[in-house]
Formats: sequence, structure tokens, C-alpha cells
Amino acid sequence: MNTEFATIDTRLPAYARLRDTLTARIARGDWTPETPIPSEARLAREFDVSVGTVRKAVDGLVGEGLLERRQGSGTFVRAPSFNASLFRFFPMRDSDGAPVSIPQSRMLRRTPTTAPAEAEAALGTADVIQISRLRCLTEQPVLFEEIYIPRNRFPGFETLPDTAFGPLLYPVYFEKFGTLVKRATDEVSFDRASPPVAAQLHINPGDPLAVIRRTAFDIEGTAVEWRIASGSAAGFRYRSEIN
Amino acid sequence: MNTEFATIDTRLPAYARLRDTLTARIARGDWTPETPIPSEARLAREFDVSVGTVRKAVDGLVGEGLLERRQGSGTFVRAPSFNASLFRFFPMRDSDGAPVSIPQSRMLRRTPTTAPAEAEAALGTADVIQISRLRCLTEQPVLFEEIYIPRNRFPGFETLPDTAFGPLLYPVYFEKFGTLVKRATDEVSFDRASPPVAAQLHINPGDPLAVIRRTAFDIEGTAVEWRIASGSAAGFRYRSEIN
DNA sequence: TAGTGGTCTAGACCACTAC
DNA sequence: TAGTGGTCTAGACCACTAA
Repeated sequence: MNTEFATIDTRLPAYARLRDTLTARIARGDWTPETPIPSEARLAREFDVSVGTVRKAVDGLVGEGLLERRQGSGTFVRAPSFNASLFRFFPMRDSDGAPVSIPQSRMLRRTPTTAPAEAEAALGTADVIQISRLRCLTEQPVLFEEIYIPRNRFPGFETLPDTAFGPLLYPVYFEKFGTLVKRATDEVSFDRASPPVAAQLHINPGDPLAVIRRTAFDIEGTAVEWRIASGSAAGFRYRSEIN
Repeated sequence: MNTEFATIDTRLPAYARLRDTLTARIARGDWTPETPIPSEARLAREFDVSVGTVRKAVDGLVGEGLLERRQGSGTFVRAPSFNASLFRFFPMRDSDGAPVSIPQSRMLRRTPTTAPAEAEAALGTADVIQISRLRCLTEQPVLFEEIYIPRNRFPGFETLPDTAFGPLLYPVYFEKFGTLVKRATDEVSFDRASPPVAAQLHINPGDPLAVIRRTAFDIEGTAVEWRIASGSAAGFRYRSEIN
């Protein structure tokens, strides 16, 4: 990636070039969330700008949620991932009001395929890998997900061993493919369960279904994943903040 | 409101005191969106701080969406209201794919009452005014809303003439009561239409319903409105950004 | 105590807008 | 051309953290 400080379009202000350079280094994984990035004074020397300019660049990344300042300690890369789990929209307590046990994910399939129209429109390519997952709470299937990721961005994803996957995919995207999911758009609607989806969720065909379509974007704003997730509409509650 | 610069807790940094002072003046309506606020240099003289400190205060308010800078022209108050209309989550096209015509609101009732438990929990008081509205697209009822606002904050709201209301309530809150809605939380769930709601929406009891519960907050973060809105689940699509 | 980020100053010059 | 915000500097001192 052509994002070294000196090579970035010099029509951009210094703080913007520095911000983009830092973004690239963060995305590349130069720093872990445990070790601080260089101090403001060091960065000022390294890039030959004033500390105030470094502060403005870092301020921008802090505002985006990529960095985190700790007075007296340093500035750190924030552990990735917003609270992205779709689980949180489904009931986490059983009928007695007792909290249900640990969420689990069962990977059903990973295959290269041609994307359906909606996924292609979101991702800008039809050359994708399809991932089917079933997510369960206390052995009960809660959420059925069909996920599409561009093949050129995740080469060999379908051949990874099953043991490479925990309950979340975004850490795998980051650690194995250097893709950091930064934000996403969700679209919630209601439908009736088709026979195959009903079979996966152990409900009856025609039962009301909550459907979440999500497009996820990386730091640069490129769409990197499209998914459609379905669960029983009973007890479903989608929460969101608007500003 | 005790928010003049000199009287604000001096343990706060200067830029924070200035920011809070400006917030109070904006909320009070000292400036319209058409006339610029005083220039950075003027504010620096008025509050006896440096221009850099003024910039930091203004930067914060720009980040919150309260102010807008225009290089060469000045800094302006942003016209209030995020894109808050719940309308946008319902189909805006009829079955032919043609855009439906202008959204309309019909005020059904405004009465002082005791808030239901959910509204009381959100607002911190049960002494409220209840507003019932029906929102229509091309004469078709689309959304039925029950809205609760604290009586002490909106005194006399129930006696305003019907002509005071356009399709949106938030401008009325601001212009008549000085309450600026800044953010809100939504919760989307699924239900079936009760007979009274079904009658309002011209659907059958038991039909699938999309339900949005919203709590709205003012600039200071105080809950100022709770509402529950219901519409047919068919064609409903709730969109949201997550970060 | 040394090093970090947090606040603040008092300038400078530039880019843009409106008159 | 005068006035605005946009960028940038080179300091100062403070508050906090960790060794």
C-alpha cells in the first residue's frame, strides 16, 4: 500500500498525511493493543512536524475509535470490533428468566460460489466464498447465517481448518487476512420462515422471522462482507443509537 | 440556567467551560442557522482565552453536530434534527413501484395522564402528556404512535392549537419549549396487532406488526420523550449504522 | 522521578468568501 | 480587500502513570 508519509499526495495537509500513514500502520498490525505507539514527541521528530500537528492526526484516529489515549501511559491501538454480535438481539434468558449459557457457533459449510444479487451489489463482485453458520444458545438454534466474502480478499478461506474458528469471524478476518472490520450497516425486516430455514432453526415453516442484512466495511470504507441472518421473531429486540 | 462562563466549575478546563457556555447559548436560541456565531478571534477576546482554545471548544461542538464551519464565511448553528422520522422505515413506494405521495400526520389526542410503566422508567416521571398520532402515506395509515412527554417540561402542550403542528414534533419541542432533541435510542421488535391498533391501521387483529420503542434525549442527555410506534411488518425495513 | 498525554498560549501564513 | 476559518509552529506548564 502506497501510504508512506513522504509518498502521500502532498496537497493534503500534514496532519492528514500523518493520520493516513498511521492508519496504514495500524491496519498492517505494526502495533498490538498492549504496546503503545510512539509518543507524540517521537512521532513529531520522525515525521518532522510539530507536536501540535501530531496531536491533530492522533485526535482524528481517536475520534474514529482506532486509537485510545491513556494519560501518563501512552497511546494504544484499540482492540478491534465494535459490539457486533447479532446474538445480542435475541433473548438471552430462558422462560424462567435465568440467563442462558454460553453462545456457540456451528460452521455448516464454506464453499466458493457465485454471489446472489444482493450480495454482489453490496460487495461489487460475484466471486465469493459462502459461509453458512448456525448459532445456538444452550443447544437451541437461535440464528441461521448466510455470509458472503470476496474471494480475492480472503484467498483460501474455505480451506482453513475448522479449528481456526471461534464464535466470531471478524477476529479471523483480521488475524489471517489483515482485514479489520470497522463499521457496518444493518437492515432489519420481518418475514416468514421458508422450509429450509425453519428446519435449521427447529421452527415451523411460515413462522415469523426476524431478518438482519448486514454489510460490513473495513477501515478504508470498502465493503468486505455481506450477510443475511435469520432468527425467530419471538423475543427479538434490535437496539440502536441514532444521532 | 447557570451556564455563564465565569460561573461554571473552574476545575473544568477552559475549552470545556467555553464549550458548555456555547452549548447553552445555542440551546437558548441566541443564534439562528442563518447568522454566524462570533468569530474565533472575537470569542477569544470575549472569554479571554487564546484562539487555539476557542478552536478546541468549537471543534467539540462541530463533532457533536451542533455547529458547522464554513471557511471564509463563519461558524453557524446547524439546523436541528437528525433524520429522525420513523417514516423512512416503511415502504415509500406502492405496489407498482411508484413513489407514494407526501407523508401526513393526523393528531388524534393530546391529554395529560399517568405514564405506563415503560414510559415512566424511561422518563423518570409518571406525570406526562400523552399524544396519539396516526401517520399516513397517500391516505393509507402506515404508523400508529403513542408518545409521552414530561408535563413539567412541556407545560401547556395539550392546549396548543392543532395548527401549531406540522408533520414533525421535534421542531415544536424546540421552538415552543426550547427543548432540542439531540439523540435517541430505538428498539425494534415484532408483535401482532391488538384489535385497537389494527383498527387504526386498517389491518386485521393478529396481523404481524413491527414495533419501534424510542427514547429521545436533549443536549444535556436528559430523556425528554418516550414513544411506541407500530406499523404493519410487511415491507418494514429498519436501517442503522453501527460503529 | 522520568516520561507520557492534557491544556494552553501567541503568534504565523494560507485558502476561501463576500463585498 | 477585509475578514473568516484552516493549518502549523515552538514553546510552556500541568496531571497522571509506572518504575
